[in-house]
Amino acid sequence: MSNLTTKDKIRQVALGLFVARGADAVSVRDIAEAVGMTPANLYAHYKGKGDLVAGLFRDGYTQYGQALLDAAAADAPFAVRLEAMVRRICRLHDEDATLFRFLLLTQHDHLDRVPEAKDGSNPVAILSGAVGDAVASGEIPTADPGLLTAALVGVLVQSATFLMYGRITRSMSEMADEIVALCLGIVGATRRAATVKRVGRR
Amino acid sequence: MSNLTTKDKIRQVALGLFVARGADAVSVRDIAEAVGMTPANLYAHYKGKGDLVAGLFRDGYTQYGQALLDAAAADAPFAVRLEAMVRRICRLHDEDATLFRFLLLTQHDHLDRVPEAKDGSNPVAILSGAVGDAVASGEIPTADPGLLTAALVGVLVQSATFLMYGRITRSMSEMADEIVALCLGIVGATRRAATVKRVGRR
DNA sequence: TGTACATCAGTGAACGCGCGTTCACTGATGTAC
DNA sequence: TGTACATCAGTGAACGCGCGTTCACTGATGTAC
Repeated sequence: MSNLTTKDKIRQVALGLFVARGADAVSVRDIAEAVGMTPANLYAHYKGKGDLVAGLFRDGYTQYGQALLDAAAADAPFAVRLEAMVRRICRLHDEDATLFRFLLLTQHDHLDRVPEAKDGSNPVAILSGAVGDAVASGEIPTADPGLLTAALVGVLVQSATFLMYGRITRSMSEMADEIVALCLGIVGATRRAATVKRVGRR
Repeated sequence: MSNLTTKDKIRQVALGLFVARGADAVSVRDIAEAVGMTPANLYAHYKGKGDLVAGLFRDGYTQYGQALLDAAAADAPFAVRLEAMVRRICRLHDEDATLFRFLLLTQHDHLDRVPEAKDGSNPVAILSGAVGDAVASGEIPTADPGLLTAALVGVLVQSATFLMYGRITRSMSEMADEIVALCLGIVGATRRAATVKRVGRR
């Protein structure tokens, strides 16, 4: 016996189809058939396909944003906060890889049109904020915090992408130690570069 | 006077539309209108919309693959080969940012279905090969070459993505020095991690 | 217990629309004699 | 120079199709008296 509501079942089934075939290539009829109902009945639960997709993205994105806020809340050195965030993302990924992949695959259809809650629940903005804090406090002397943030996001996102395509076989959690080390290597590289620059200027 | 063939003009206009609105959201009528011709006439130049999109992706991907092959050809230390590849990609990006973005946005629609020429002209596979060489020669002691490759690709791709969304404002070429430094920091981190592991095991 | 009514997930058929694509045709340009 | 023909980019109208969505209806379940 399942204690999922019909609405949740639709969400779950739709998410799987969207990841497997791309949201645009999945029709309302496809979703209904996979759930085991009539297309018309989907509209008793969702306003339409657009609402379903947008809701999945918004909720997933918010979930990651909240998780990062929790993980990074501590008033600790940047390296500690970063490690907590990285490990949290690895865990979240493994708990629901389909959701992560959905966010990955459809991000570009939604990032343009996320006016509200842009920072409050945007995981990238939250990581960016943590980097900004570290720069402001002098902990990290970086010329370009945006680039550093991009590099950190890139390591995480691309690891998950490689996993998705089978170029990597271990789970994100199994690789967490190494991913943390890579991220710290990145932070160290910007620190070294900044030092070289300052010395060079004398 | 333009010396572009009609076919090239279609390619160029279509590429711009695909990046601006997403390939699925651009119709054959949209492309024809933007080019200044009739939808029907597009079929005198391309077999169909699918062919146009697939051709743009294939050619772009091959171009990047070839460029990486050129850049990494030298029988040099890994750090030198890596730097050459990174700089080459930064330059290519800036020469035609629209093409890069198209490859970025549509990769997931095509990567599943690229059976032929999978390695010959696949930029990721080529970088992966260079990493593999360095590991094989003992230059880099890494437990997981795939993860290292992912991290390097991630830094490049995510930098371009941030630039695309305005989170970064300098061009890839302007950031090339720093991006190279970040990549070398990643390589160094895997080396350090491997060393720690080896020492720890004693 | 039996009857009347409300609720609500789910159905079946149909809708208009925009899509990719086809095809007979046009009209300008170049070439042969 | 004039005529006949080939070439070919481009046109205009139409096609079938699958899409998202609507709507009147059904049938099972719960509730009140």
